[in-house]
Amino acid sequence: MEISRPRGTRDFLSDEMKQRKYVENTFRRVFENYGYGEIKTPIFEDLTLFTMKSGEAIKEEIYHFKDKGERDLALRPELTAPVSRLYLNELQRSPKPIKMYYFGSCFRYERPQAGRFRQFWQFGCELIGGKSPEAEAEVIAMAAHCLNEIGLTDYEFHIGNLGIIRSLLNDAKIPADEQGQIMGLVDKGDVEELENLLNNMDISGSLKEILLKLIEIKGHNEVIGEVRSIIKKCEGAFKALDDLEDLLNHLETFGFTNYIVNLGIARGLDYYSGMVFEIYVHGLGAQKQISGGGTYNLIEIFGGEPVESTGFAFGFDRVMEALKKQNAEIPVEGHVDVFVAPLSSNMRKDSFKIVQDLRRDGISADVDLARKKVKKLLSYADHLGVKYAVLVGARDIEDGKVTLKNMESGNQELIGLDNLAMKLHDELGID
RNA sequence: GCGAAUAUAGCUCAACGGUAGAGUAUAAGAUUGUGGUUCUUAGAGUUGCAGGUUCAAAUCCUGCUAUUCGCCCCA
Repeated sequence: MEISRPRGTRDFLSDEMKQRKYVENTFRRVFENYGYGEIKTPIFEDLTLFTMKSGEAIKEEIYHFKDKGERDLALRPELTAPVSRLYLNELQRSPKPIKMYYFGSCFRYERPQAGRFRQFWQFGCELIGGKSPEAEAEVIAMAAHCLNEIGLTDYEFHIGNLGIIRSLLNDAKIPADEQGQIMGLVDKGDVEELENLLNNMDISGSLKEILLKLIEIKGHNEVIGEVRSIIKKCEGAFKALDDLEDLLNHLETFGFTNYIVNLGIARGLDYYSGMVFEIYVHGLGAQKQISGGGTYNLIEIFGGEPVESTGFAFGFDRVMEALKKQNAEIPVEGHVDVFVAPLSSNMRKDSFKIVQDLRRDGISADVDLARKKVKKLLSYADHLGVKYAVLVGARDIEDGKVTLKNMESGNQELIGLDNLAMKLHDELGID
């Protein structure tokens, strides 16, 4: 019986892994250039970690199980909660701000479709204890920097601030559960349903009007003035708007201005407190969001002292999809640079010695292991995409020489074994 | 969790009720130690799985599984 992959999972072959590695390494470089240090947390955690954050209902879409010690555990569905736990366990007394980044797979029991899998990868970061518009600006600039570095250009970067609408609702003494319903529809962008909902609630006509106007607003920093004129004497909302304006001004300084202010971003989750952002790439179907994040106060939920944090994550698989959609050039190198080919069967042992010498000299090299004929060997070397073939023949080896063949030009020369490694170092540009 | 489409060789697809084929990839060969082109040959499929209708099923029907597209949710 043939055993197949579990639903919603994927196998990655080496060509695809090369592309993923390239993007992964690029992101790593950028994050580290911004002063972030990599952390790793367990693949599974106490189930409570996630239910505390997202409510009991989250169990529906989590892989969770009891271990042999009757502990309730869960495969992590995201990484913000584990990182917050790590902070509480290890880093509460460290100097702030703390900059951490992570890359790892997460698991959700959901129905798979394009861009949505049961095992997927997130690349993200948390900046803990540095709440300020400039901290937020730096995080946003870094996210954009990452996309820039991998050559992804066709995206929309939406920035909002939950404080504005939340303050308005709080001032009007709207109960928490009703606020949740409202924010849910705001996030969905379902204006019609939202209007229905507001009509059924005990909400003044003017507030209703303000809300409906606010969520429609999209644009660059010029919309700040527009928003200010709409909000009527709500101190909290003005404060949040000032923060947003401050953030946008800082973004200019950090060199990123390709954003869209969008107050319709709600990000569903309650713990987001201020700035929120989402990045979309069109043409990816329903799963067009490649990244999301914002400023939150999650640590308090887990019982720590209040610390404002800002974080975001890239949906790594969706970033890869977006790159493919955009036909972005992903630099991919061949497996090896050199192939060592014995020209007759009694030259095999010499070939093995030669290939090992090359490898010890730091040259990536492969050798015939399938006892193929010379023609097939060169054909195979061609398939590997090597730059050079070393042809080991009995006549040459007597003089301590081999033939070095440039696979691209077809030129070949006789070269002493003593000089082979040095010559290849020069030709391949290896230090 | 709900609705819809699809499932044939490693890959891309054909056959549309009457013996499963092509392209491509793979392997071997075209006389001694030379590739990317060409030619010859070969292997490769219980047609996703399990039932049903029929003299006869890849083809029609049902269920299951998987993938894809929406809804939902998110990354």
